[in-house]
Amino acid sequence: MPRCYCALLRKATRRVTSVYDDALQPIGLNLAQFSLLRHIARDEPISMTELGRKIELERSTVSRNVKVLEGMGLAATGSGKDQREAIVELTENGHRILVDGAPLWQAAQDKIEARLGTDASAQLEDLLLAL
Amino acid sequence: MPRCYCALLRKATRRVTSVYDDALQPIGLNLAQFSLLRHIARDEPISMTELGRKIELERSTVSRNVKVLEGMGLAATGSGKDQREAIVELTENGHRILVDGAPLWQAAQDKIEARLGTDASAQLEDLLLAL
DNA sequence: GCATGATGTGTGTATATACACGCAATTGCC
DNA sequence: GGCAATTGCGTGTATATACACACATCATGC
Repeated sequence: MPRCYCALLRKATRRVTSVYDDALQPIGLNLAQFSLLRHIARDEPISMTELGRKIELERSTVSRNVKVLEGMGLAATGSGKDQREAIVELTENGHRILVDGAPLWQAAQDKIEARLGTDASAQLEDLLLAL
Repeated sequence: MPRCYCALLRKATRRVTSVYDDALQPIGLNLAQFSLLRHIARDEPISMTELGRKIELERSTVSRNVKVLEGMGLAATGSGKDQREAIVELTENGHRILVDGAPLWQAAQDKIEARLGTDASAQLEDLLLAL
């Protein structure tokens, strides 16, 4: 029986996520939260739907994850001209924690790259983007 | 800013998981459940801790996921000689659904392999195992 | 035999994720 | 202008996942 790509991916994701989560512990965020924060920063202010489209996450998932950041005081939500839209942007603390977290994230990134080697890391990136 | 390996992995995992989940829909299981069922089948009867060790999942996560399978009538739990251990094995229906699901799983597997090509698929497998 | 430390479990809590529903606002068509 | 279809959202529900705790059982040293 050949290996299941999906099971392999899921296991690798668990492992790698824990490396990043550990690295980000000093700022009290996990990788998913840090990543979401970065995406918001890149396009703020942005609506939930648009954010979900960019990061390929279910809209309701985005809403809930944003709510966690909001509870931490890192993001703030409101509504735009279109009263249906819920838009989110970062607070000052949100921006600051991105700066503080950058070197922590980089350390995790380096750790993974060291684990695979430079060439293999680039290969992995290509393959994941092709999926 | 280089790409985050972890975010890439997580996104790819979401995408791929949904391919397998869709494929397995006829048997009413998702990939995580199907995969867990297969692992149990390979080593049954097996304790939660041992199962978690093999698939690199938190023990308590294994317990809860097994409970779902148990609720579906696909697995049964009990305790071994060591009264602390909770052991699990498949029911008849559990074994049957593995057979029914095999071609569905294979179809998803083929779809992913087609998406990447044979060589890249093998590469991906190697890289994921190296993580 | 018994106290102690080690081991195995389940539960509580929190986040990540998806899907189905129902509600509110906007847009389009006459 | 008004009604229907579209769009955007939050909530309910369910699973996957991890970590911290508390409890039960086993193994060991004496």
